[in-house]
Amino acid sequence: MDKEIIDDIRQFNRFYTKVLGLFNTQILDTDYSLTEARILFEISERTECIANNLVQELNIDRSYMSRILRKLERQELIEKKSSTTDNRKNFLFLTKKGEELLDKINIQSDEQVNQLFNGLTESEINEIRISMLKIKEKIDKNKL
Amino acid sequence: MDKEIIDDIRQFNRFYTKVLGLFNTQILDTDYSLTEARILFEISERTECIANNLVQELNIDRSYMSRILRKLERQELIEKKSSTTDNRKNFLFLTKKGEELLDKINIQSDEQVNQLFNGLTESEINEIRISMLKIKEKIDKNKL
DNA sequence: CTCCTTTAGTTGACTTTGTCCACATTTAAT
DNA sequence: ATTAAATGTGGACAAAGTCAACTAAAGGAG
Repeated sequence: MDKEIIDDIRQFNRFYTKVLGLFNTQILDTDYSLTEARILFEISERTECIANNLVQELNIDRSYMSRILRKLERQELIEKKSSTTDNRKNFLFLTKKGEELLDKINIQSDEQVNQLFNGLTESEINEIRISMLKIKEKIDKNKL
Repeated sequence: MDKEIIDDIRQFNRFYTKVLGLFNTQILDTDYSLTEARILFEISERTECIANNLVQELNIDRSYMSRILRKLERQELIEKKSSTTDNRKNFLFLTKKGEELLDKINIQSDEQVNQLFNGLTESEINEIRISMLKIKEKIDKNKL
């Protein structure tokens, strides 16, 4: 693989680290961390979500996840319901309050994306989108 | 801006967070954090690099940066030389040892990129590269 | 020059985040 | 039946990051 291409890719990685960093610092406006937001999001997206799914998807230590979930439970953002078929598992659900918070975070996240791209034309935005889909498709196909 | 496009972009952001996360956990193989690696990298790329440049580029708190740099200095990876024209500034340089470490990290990082893309054809890799350049170009043009 | 502001960096005290290891349970596998 | 693997918890700790107060130098504006 060509050195020049590797450099371009690494440059993109540095660049996109910064972009994501900007998004993440703004999430803190809600008193919740990006990780907590991601967890709420994943729980809402999945059916029969268990802690271990989140551990794998988000690459977080099991014990740490356990504590985060306990915190979210104490804050009444999520509920645990133990599986009837496997007593090791707790299925995770958003409470009403959790859903409301996630809605708020989603609106804010959409707004962030809007702001990053405002100033670009429809067609430029679409070029970016196509490029993102392309990158994801190729890497997904290959790994992960 | 279309809801569907925003969702695609946010999906890419989640996806690429994971990709970057994979890279970053592997950096830890060298006993140095990603942040430390980035700092060495930036110092090597810049002429007359000062702490504040790094604070801005990497979005790190001034006090924290001060401590990181002191640590790198104690480990003899960098040196500070105070500016002759402005006594507030310390120019940062890699020591021989710092350069050697950065070389090692660069080799390892190149290898990581290689591994992520191995299995894809030349032309697929180039499509990814083109897509990355496109994204960076458009966002750079617009912001940052 | 003097007063005020800005820039650069440091220090102390602190919180948040993340890691490691041992452990208890429950299920799956041989 | 015994062993191994999966799920989750808790303690103890280390790393990462934050906040406010501070020093010191430089850059003005009058």
